[in-house]
Amino acid sequence: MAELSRKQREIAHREDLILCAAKDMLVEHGYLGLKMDQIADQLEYSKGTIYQHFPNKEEIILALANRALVKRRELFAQAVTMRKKSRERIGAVGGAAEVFVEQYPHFFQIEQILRINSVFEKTSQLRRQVMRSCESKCMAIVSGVVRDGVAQGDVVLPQDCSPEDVVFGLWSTTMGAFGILANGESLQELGIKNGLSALRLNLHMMLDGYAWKPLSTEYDADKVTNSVKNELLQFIQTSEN
Amino acid sequence: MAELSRKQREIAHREDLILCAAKDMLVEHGYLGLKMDQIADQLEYSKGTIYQHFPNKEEIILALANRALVKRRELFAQAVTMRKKSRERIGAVGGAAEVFVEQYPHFFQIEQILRINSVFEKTSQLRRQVMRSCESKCMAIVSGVVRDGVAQGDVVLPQDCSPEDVVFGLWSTTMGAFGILANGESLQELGIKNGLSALRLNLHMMLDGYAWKPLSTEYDADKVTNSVKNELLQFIQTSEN
DNA sequence: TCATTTTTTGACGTCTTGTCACATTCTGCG
DNA sequence: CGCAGAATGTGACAAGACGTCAAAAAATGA
Repeated sequence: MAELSRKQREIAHREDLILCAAKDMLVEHGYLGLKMDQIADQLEYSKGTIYQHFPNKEEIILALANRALVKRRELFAQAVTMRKKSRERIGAVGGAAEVFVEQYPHFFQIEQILRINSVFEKTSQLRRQVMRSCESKCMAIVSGVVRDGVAQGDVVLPQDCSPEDVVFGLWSTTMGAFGILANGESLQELGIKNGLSALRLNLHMMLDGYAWKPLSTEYDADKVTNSVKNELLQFIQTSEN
Repeated sequence: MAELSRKQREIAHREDLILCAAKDMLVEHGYLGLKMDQIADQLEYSKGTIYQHFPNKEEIILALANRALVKRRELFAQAVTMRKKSRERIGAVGGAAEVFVEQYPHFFQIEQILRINSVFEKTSQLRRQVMRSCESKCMAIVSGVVRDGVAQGDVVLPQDCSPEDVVFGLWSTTMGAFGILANGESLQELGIKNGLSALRLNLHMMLDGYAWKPLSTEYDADKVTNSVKNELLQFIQTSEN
């Protein structure tokens, strides 16, 4: 029994090793540079063993993404509990997103790969489910804050605009910004000094456009976001135990 | 001489055929489903002939993207000439972007593929140059409108915010939205009925956040955008001749 | 008509994925 | 302790795709 569990722990641990090796390879050499043989070589296992853990390359990539997505869900869930006012809470989610990219700087690169339909199609229903569930949970968390803001009278949504439409705006701005930033190409030469702070500003402008009180000019949004980020970093360390 | 030019016209025309076939395959079966052998089969040429036009698969994909990007540049350039007030002009760019996605509905799918670094790395400097030039031209067009808006006193940018930062906001929101929409997955079930109109609204909210006058509540932005779109469609037909 | 240049061809070498029959190791029992 | 049967690991192999290149075919032009 103890013997069995040792073996099984070894197997479980190997899954981590595979994901680590794959992550490095993916970050270093990209989608086409991630080779199953190479993972096997590096871990000194045969290819067949790797295939016992993951039925294909794409599944490894999705597993990597999911590991990050679970963390993001936790960060979002924590973030919205950390302030009272709805505008500060929605800002806290922005802070959580920033912490997330700092902790998982390669996530967007991985997500881009999964956005390719022919890649995503090769993954299993099970892992897709995990991904969807993380995403819709995040959506629910944020749209919940929007609903609260509306309920508390801090923001009034225009005609035909659902809370989810607002989240869609924040989400797409963030995704798009990181998509552009992930390319790493010459943003400076396009006139953008600091993509992250530009993103932060643009998100606040959007919220100001919705007239979500207090406006970013009426309180020190940066200060709040930064302290939320610090609290979240502590939360991460605490929950790691 | 006439003989020579006939042959050369045939060769030039074949490039179009290759791109058409490739586009269909790409749209239908995705990146992994685009096969050089299959293109050759379909056009009833040998593979070697295809390789005389394009040194690799990725180059075909970039060529497809560039064909669309050139059109987008033209649409943007035209759009900003069609109105006087700066806020309407920036809205016209939004209309141009809408026309663009309606004319090239698969562009974002193709762009996603090129965002994968290991794919983009296989393309030639020459075609990359074309892409960059289209992109920076579009950026210049839009940031020019922002500059005009500032010059005319219609908008005042916050401290440390360049016109390019504003464009970055609009651009990332648009890119992100289409990136999410391109997945085609269950947006309705997330609570978003109409992605396009949500995008339009969110862009206006961002501009309103910058207090770019007239605010979207102060004029009929939808009406302007729609008439700009109609004018642009006419422009396309005219310039096709 | 024929020599020369241009274009086309498809068999071939290479690379990578994913499989599977066989080898090895583990486990629990007599 | 030893062994049968289950669990796990292995790497040769088949399949399929990319990109090459020497040779074949077509075009050119004198």
